[in-house]
Amino acid sequence: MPKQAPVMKKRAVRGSRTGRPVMALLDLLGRRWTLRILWELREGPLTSRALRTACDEASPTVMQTRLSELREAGLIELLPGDGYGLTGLGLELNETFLPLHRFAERWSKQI
Amino acid sequence: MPKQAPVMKKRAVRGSRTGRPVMALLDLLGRRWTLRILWELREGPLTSRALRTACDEASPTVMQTRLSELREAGLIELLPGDGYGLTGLGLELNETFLPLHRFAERWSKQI
DNA sequence: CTCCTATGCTACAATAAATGTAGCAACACG
DNA sequence: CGTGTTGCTACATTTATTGTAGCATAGGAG
Repeated sequence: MPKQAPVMKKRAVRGSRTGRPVMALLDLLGRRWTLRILWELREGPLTSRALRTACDEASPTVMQTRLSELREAGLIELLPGDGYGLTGLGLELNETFLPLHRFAERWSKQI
Repeated sequence: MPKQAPVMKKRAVRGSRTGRPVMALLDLLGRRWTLRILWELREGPLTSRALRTACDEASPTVMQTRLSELREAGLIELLPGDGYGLTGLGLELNETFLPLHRFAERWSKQI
């Protein structure tokens, strides 16, 4: 059997103290609505309420939590007058997901 | 309470009333451990227990749930003798995330 | 055969996270 | 002034996840 049991630490407490950035990133992106928020901002800034609407009326509690986390992560920023928008870093990350739309179409046809 | 579209594939599209494939995909990937599981399988199959170990000892309950969802989504498959591995489709999706590691390194340096 | 180990998987109570509803303060218009 | 929108919060209810234990099956040794 393939074994590669990397000796890994503790609790899956939000943040992954493994020291490996990619794990922290996967953890961040794996929280509910995070990917969706970044996706919805791909074409420009949205106000927090427009974002909630775009995200199937997600509860303001978790939406606000995610926005704070994403801001702290430097992926989005609050632009007075325009709502939330991607930072340069966030834009860069979002480019990674651009092929996702095309993939999703293919994927939905195969399942 | 009702936050469900009229009649839809409940599991694959939770959180998306739209039925747009990319939303279903973002929703699937946004569940805890999903991204991580795909990531950990990037270099080859792992048994369910090796996967749990690799994923910070995630609880078997949710791990098993995610594995079922990912199997149903056609992204991973159970290879008797080798554990879980990516399907062609899963491999394809994973390629999308390949630049993620490099990005995570840059990202961690900017925050 | 029995014993040992590992696999995929499940039960279930405890805990953490998300939802839904309501509302606040600040700011901009009329 | 009143009306509307913004970002954001409180809080009780509901849902998701965790942690621990365990089951059934399969493959080797011994």
